[in-house]
Amino acid sequence: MNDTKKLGRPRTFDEHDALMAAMNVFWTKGYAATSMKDLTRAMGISGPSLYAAFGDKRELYLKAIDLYADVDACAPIVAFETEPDIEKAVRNFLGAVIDYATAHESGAKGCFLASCVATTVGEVEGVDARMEKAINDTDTRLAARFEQEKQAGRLPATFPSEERGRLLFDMRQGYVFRGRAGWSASALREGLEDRVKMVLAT
Amino acid sequence: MNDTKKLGRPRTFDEHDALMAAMNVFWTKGYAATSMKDLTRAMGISGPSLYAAFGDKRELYLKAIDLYADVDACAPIVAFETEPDIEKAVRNFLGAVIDYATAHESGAKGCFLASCVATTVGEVEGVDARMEKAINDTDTRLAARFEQEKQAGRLPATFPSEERGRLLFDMRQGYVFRGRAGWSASALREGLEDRVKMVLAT
DNA sequence: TGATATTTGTATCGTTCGATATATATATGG
DNA sequence: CCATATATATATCGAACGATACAAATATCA
Repeated sequence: MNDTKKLGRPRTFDEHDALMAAMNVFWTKGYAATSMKDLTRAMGISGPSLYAAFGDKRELYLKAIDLYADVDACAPIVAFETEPDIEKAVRNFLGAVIDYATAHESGAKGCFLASCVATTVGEVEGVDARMEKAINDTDTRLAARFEQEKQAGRLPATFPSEERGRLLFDMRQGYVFRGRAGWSASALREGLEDRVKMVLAT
Repeated sequence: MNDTKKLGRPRTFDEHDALMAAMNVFWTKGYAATSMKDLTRAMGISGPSLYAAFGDKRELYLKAIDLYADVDACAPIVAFETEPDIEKAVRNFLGAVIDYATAHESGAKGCFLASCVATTVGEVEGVDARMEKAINDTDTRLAARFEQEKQAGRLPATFPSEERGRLLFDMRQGYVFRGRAGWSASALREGLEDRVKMVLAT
């Protein structure tokens, strides 16, 4: 049992980088409008290499969704979970959403899930389950943080954690939609403080 | 100058109905994934008739967006504007959003703008301007109603009409996203009262 | 009734699509 | 060095794509 070396000719591309490139193309153009030629060019590999490494177009798409859920969509939640002060945590979450909705390194605007994947729900097999999981996981993690604050006595016992978690998520959807539509980060930040207070209002 | 009769062979289809059918297909499948064959079948007309009446695929799409903005997307706003009591108005707005996001007569889920058109921003010429207009018009009308309430003294002079108008819109985006993802109307209505109070909190 | 204008139905155009067959290149393991 | 395994590059497949040419059909208007 060897550990690293593999038989045969070695890959000339990095699987993770290629998948990120594919995700960016899907995000920018949408699933159906993205051609295999778009993908091979952006990923820097040939058609047969793509099929051998990732399967067909649909399987590549699903892998891109999984990658996005693990990396991009997760970042604001992590920002929310790691900041000890709950008010700052809410502010950081919304701020992180605004930042990546308007200035993603790939140049794509908004949110991959909201601006591309949502269009393929009910149309591309495997998307529905991933979409449901992404929403439920986010709702759960946001609500869990509020529950922690309640247990610690920093939020009243009557605080509706689930509702406010979903509210945070829905504010997120508003921001990424406006980001896709071309709104700037500074325009989105107007009224942010009002929203922070609102999410925590009792 | 005659008024109604036109020269030549008469149309055998209703332009409005055909456009509605086209919009439903775009909404369900997305712009790029919708083929001309899908459209001609749903609209009940032949290819040449489609091109003669609506132009090419892109022009038909833009006309469908305009129709949606005038009819579907507008309904919750009208519900908001016509109810005299502001609290009921907010409730009616969100309720109307939930209803059409989960039970549109066409069978399509969510919102045409959010689940299809957003994907084509920056990709299909003419979409960007329509998207910007749809958001701005909605924000403006929602804020205007709050301003009316302020002038009438039923909301405090410090009430942030613009922010709360945008908040209503973003709640809408959350609902239509979840609707697209398969959430039921009853599930979406949970926490609705909390949100009504929140939008009007002072 | 004939001239004109518009729509309809059929048949088909050239292009691009997603996907693959084939042969060549490059690694490991005996 | 040879056998095996995997990746690469080229060339191309049949199908579906958006769009249109053409002729027949059906209305108005002189």
